[in-house]
Amino acid sequence: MKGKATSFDIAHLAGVSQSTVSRALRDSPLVKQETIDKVKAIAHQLNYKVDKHASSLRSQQSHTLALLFFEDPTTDDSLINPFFFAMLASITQACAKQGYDLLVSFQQLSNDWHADYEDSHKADGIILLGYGDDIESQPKLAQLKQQGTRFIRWGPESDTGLSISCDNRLGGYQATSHLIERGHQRIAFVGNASKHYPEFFDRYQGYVSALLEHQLAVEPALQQDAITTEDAGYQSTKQLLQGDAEFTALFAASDLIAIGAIKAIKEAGLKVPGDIAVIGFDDIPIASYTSPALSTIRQDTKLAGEVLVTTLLSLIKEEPVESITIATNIVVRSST
Amino acid sequence: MKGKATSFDIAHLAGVSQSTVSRALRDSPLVKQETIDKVKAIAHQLNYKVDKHASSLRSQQSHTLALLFFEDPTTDDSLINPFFFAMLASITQACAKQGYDLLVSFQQLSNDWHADYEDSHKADGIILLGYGDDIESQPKLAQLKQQGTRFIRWGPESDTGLSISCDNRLGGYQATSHLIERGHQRIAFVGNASKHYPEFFDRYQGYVSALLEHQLAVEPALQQDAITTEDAGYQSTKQLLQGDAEFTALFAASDLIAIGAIKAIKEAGLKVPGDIAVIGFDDIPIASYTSPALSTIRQDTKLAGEVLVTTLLSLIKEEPVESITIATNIVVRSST
DNA sequence: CTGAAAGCGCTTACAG
DNA sequence: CTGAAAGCGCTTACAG
Repeated sequence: MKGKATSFDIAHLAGVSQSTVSRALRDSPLVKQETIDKVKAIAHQLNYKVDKHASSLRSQQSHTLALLFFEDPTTDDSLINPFFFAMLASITQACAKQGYDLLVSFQQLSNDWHADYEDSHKADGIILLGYGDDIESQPKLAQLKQQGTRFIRWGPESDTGLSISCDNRLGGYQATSHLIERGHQRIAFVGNASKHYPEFFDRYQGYVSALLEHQLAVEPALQQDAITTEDAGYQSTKQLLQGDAEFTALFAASDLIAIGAIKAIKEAGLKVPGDIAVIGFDDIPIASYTSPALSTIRQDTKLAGEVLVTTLLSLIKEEPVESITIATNIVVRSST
Repeated sequence: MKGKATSFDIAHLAGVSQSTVSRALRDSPLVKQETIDKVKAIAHQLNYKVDKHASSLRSQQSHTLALLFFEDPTTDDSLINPFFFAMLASITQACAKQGYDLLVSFQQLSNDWHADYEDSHKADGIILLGYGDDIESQPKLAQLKQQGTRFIRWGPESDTGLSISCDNRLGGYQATSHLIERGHQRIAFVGNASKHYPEFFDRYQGYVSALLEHQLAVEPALQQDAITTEDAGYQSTKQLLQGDAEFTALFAASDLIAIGAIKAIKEAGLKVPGDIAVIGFDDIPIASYTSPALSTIRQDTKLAGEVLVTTLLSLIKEEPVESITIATNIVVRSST
């Protein structure tokens, strides 16, 4: 036998038809157990594997999922938010568990970033991951949906399509409540708080609700926009520090922002948490190594990856599905 | 037009045969430029994409590469060395640049971890990434090679197959020389120094050569085994600290080990770098956030990913290829 | 420069 | 329970 074995080779050796081999390999109830056993034994012996391209072409489904990262084109493309690596690992594992392959792309959203995938039948569905301007990506999502692509997004629920998200509002509430419990009354919020960045906006909402619950005023001067980079956190905090509004604690909308904030605070000759307590969001690996170690809100990436994959699979099978929100937990370390 | 457009739809609209469409789409010199333009215009208009499964099945090549992580089964599977994420990002980008897709798998090496890939025609070649016991993985690699699978490995050159690696020996030499220049004479090495972990062993060789070059003795008591985890670094350093051999500097075979080492040193009531200077290897993102910020040896992951992909592609095209070694650079921060 | 035809290796009605 | 046959959507000799 030269080259890869085919189902015909097995059929020949097993003394059955190729159709029967195909059925036996997939445990069809139509085939006698005895035949199944015989076929499988020979297949194993020949180190035979079903040719995915042939079966995908014929059955019109590929048993692979695509993972697309979309980020603001402005961010340095060599720097991916570490948070997404945790998601990637968990998504990969969840795919493997379901017998699906995972195609990964970090490409930034080009004009037909979507087209390259499902359209070309490479994947049965798409998982979308990324922090980016939500308002800008909506039209693309709408287009995806309109052309019948199965996809699921990590992020807050929106009009377009299915999404899985952590409970950002709860997280924001937990972070802020923790700060209030520590005796802080003037708490700054660093991160975009607009519909452009709904995840941050939800975290901000949680911040506001915790403040109000404790009869504390929400001061616009204590909120400063920042996208999720260390540098943005650094710049924004510097501005906050130079402003008139005083504060003894700072809630950063992401760990990366928090790290930049701590840098700015230290540069101003202040101590964390002595002068200003800082809490982040995400619990990226770096968080436990910063000095001081960063208190933060943990998102359950392990669960998130699983839910993302299983829900997308349900969508593909046309089972009923719904957007899901996953609870967050606070991780208290030394920065608060 | 319902469903996805096929090359026949285009042929019909363009008034040419389907064969011509297929050729035109791939810029065949056999086709008149005018025809090419017309065909492409219609294809674009229909949002047509070549069906990858059909073309792969026919041409017997998939234009996708597979990335396999193999790690010691003993390590916690949720924790992947951050260093590999940088590699992953760069490999993904390099693949995209070459027009190849990337299939990712974190699965641990099962009995037929290899078979699932190339055998099933899903990928044209495999990139192997991971720290694991080298002696144990050799037989599997040999099997891969024997069955004609195209693959490339990140790691020191070995008998089995092609590999790309950073110059571990040079890195070890740079790290140790740096410590010596800082006035240290008694330098510990934490990391496995055996053929089981050839990357570490090479770093150790570099350490030895720097020592010898400066007429310093190589003391076995100053070397302590550790695999590449924070915990291993912590435990090994603790043992070293409790031993009789004194040292004022420590070269950790990886950043993760270095972080564990710093923890152990601090716990012993000693200062870094005051009492013991520490240098790591890898330059993972965390390295610049530890306290003190970690001096380390940087591996050029950007270049590594590109070389890995382009060399594998050359191998697939049966062009002449050879294993390549990439130079390392020292990054001096506050821990030395 | 273009077209008609074969065939990649499967899955799945259809017929028995 | 099994087999003969069609066909998924391409690429590529072969013929002109």
